[in-house]
Amino acid sequence: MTQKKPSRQERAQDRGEAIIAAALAEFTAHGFAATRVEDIARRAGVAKGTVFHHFADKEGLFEGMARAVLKPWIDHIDSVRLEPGRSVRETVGAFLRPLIREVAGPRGDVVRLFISEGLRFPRLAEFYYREILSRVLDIQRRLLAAAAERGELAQPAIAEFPQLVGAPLIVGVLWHGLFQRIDPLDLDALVTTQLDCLFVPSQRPAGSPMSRGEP
Amino acid sequence: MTQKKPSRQERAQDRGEAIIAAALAEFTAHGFAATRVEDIARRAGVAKGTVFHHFADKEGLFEGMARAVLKPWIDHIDSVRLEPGRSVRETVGAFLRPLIREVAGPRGDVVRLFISEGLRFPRLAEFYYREILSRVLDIQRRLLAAAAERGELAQPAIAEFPQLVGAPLIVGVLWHGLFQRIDPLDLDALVTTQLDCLFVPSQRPAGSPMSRGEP
Amino acid sequence: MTQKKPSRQERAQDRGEAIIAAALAEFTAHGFAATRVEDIARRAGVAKGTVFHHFADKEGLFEGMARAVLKPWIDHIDSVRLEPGRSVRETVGAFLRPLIREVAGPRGDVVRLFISEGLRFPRLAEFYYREILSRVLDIQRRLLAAAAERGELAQPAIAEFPQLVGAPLIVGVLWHGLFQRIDPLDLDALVTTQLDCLFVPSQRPAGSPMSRGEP
Amino acid sequence: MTQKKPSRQERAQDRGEAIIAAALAEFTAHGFAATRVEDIARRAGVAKGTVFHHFADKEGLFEGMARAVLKPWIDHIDSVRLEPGRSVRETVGAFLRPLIREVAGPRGDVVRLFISEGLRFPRLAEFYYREILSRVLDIQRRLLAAAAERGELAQPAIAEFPQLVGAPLIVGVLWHGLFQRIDPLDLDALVTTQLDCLFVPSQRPAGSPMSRGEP
DNA sequence: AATGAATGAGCCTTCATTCAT
DNA sequence: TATGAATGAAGGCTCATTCAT
Repeated sequence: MTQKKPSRQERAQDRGEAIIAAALAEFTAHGFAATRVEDIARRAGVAKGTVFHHFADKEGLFEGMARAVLKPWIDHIDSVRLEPGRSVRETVGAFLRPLIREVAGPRGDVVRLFISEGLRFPRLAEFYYREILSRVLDIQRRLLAAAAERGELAQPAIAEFPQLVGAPLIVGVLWHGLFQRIDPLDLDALVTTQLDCLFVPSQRPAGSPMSRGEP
Repeated sequence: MTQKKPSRQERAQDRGEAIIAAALAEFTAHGFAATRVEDIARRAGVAKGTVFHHFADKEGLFEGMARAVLKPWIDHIDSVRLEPGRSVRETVGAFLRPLIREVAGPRGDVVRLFISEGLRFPRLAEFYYREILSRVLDIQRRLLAAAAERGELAQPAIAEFPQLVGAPLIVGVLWHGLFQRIDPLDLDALVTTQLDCLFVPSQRPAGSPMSRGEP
Repeated sequence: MTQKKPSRQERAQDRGEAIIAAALAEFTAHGFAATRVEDIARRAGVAKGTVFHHFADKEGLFEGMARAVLKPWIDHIDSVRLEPGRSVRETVGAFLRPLIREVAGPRGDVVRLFISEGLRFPRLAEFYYREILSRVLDIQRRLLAAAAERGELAQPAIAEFPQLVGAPLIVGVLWHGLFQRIDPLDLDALVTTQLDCLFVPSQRPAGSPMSRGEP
Repeated sequence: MTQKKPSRQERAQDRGEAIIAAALAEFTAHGFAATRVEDIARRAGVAKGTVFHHFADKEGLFEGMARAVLKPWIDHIDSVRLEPGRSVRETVGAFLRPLIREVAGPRGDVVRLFISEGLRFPRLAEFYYREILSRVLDIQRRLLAAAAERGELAQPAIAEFPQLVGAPLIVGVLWHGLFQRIDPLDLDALVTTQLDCLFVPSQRPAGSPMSRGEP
């Protein structure tokens, strides 16, 4: 098996990725202010100066890291489709379930990091809204509109507040970060319960395939 | 009218309060890490050293401030009662409404501060849970149990998740801090919609004796 | 002999002066860019942080030092008077002589420092012009006007160029800094020769005491 | 028309010249300390490492640049001749006039740079003295000796101080760099006035062609 | 010879905390 | 108790120089 020797450029890109990975770990562990660039460098196995070779400054590094982390999430978001024969409830559930799993694990730290630093740095909040939230809300709004049309909504007003769909996820992520050790919370059940409140079984004409997806 | 000359102890207490007020303002404005003790001292009208006479260190000052801020909230929480002739839905609404108003204003900053710093300092989170959250959850749990008994719950499982009652409030507070400028959100309507989903009009037969549930 | 114990404020002022003295020494020795604040602190016998307690930053320290150094010069300048019975030539000579002596010694370093940093920092040049040069030029202009009136000027145009009076001093200071080791220059004689070229013995009515001041 | 492909050596020389030109621009703009090698490289259109292939280090680059810049000046200096039928005054004037023009323009920056950095780096001052100043002074001395012989000198002592000839030029260059914006100075008139003070119309026997000062 | 990524010593500046008055 | 000058460890960032490609 031939392993091509990596070119200088490739090595540079690898370093950049190593720095981002290290930054992710350090920033989530200590927050922006308390994270030392030197620790990031050490963890990435590079010299301090190398970090500034790849990113203009500490803030730029944070942004670069955020961008890299958010990338796969955007892909996930864009993959949502309301497929025929599937209730809105099922579709939303299918969208949320992987997020729940991610967010209950180490990725929860990232979300909490974005929340807590976003509160301090408006630019980050704007970036987060533009790249992630606006997309999610658009999709949820469309799904809720479809649900309203099909009579799946428990309350008509829900269609105005797509935030209610994600609310238990957000609360759950915060809870995990703040109180999980003291008073554990079943994130999955929390979300499911919320969905049970928002949606009612669709009143389709008999003969249509009833979705059995969600328990 | 004679103004009693304040005793040494009284003056000391006044200073303590001034420091706490200043700390509240500065911490909410900049967060724990970015707040300088000197700025707090200046705002309080005392010397930097004086701050350290009243509090062991910066963290102790933060805790002292948190304690003082949370005090009136505890009183509000302890005042909740399920009064006869009042639905659970109404009671919960009456509890949440003043919070919504507070939280949409400058007090929202404090909540966001506590969330943001609680994620970083477990002791603060524990303190917050012990003093505030556990009480709120207890009360909500009791109310939800009563609601379940009366058939006011849209889903039985809701009784297990009192967090769902506060969820829109939390989400709303974060939204105000992060995205309100970009995409305003009606906090009041958000909460109301959530309550509409959690509760259904009680199905008691007319004239039936109203439950006395809460002591 | 009772030596009053210095108050805290007095000690602080002493430190400020020590820092300025140290800054003068270090800046003249290495220039602004190559001088380390830490070295200034060490030389002044204070901690590094103390320097920033007295001055906002390195540049502010430089300015403070410049201000302190220039103070006595201003006093010297303001003391110039064209006394009766004294030729302009003598008056100018009396003004320049102490400067020559200062400038040939360690004070020359300061002048060279101001020239070389002034070229880089316009604000310093402006400060220098406002505080020192404009005063000197005013006085020289007035003296040259008097000289013109008395027929002491070798050329009428000289009255337009008070800079010519100081020119040999400036050139001499630079020469001392640049080439004195290689090719020594007699600063005193240089200035005297220039004055001999600018002024002619005054054509006062016979009988008036002719000043022979300058050799 | 065929463009000969430049040999490796020629390309190397071109690069060296480009680097020197870039170094001149950057050094005069920011001074030695504040100039970044990277900026020089970028301006020269080469990589940072290339600069260090052509010059040992930053200081070597400065010296190389100085050498290149001074070359044409040396030629100008060596061209001075006291031609028959021309007064010393005229000859000196003819020598200074192009310098005045150069020095009032962008070349003034170079002179100021050499002064400013020469004060900091003795080797540069020595180099400057050896290559330029000693030649100029030799020539001036010879001219002044001739002037003395012809009775053109206003004062005999002037012959000892050739520095007085260039003094107004130096002062003027500094003035342009330091105060020209605040208080403009006519460099040409300044030099002319000084020459008027140093020289008197030659006392040649009648019939000899009288020089009429400046053409 | 040219490149430019990587290095790491160095420096300015901040700020919580101490302590003599 | 109050003061605020002093401290000094810590950390972000710069940039001349090196060296593998």
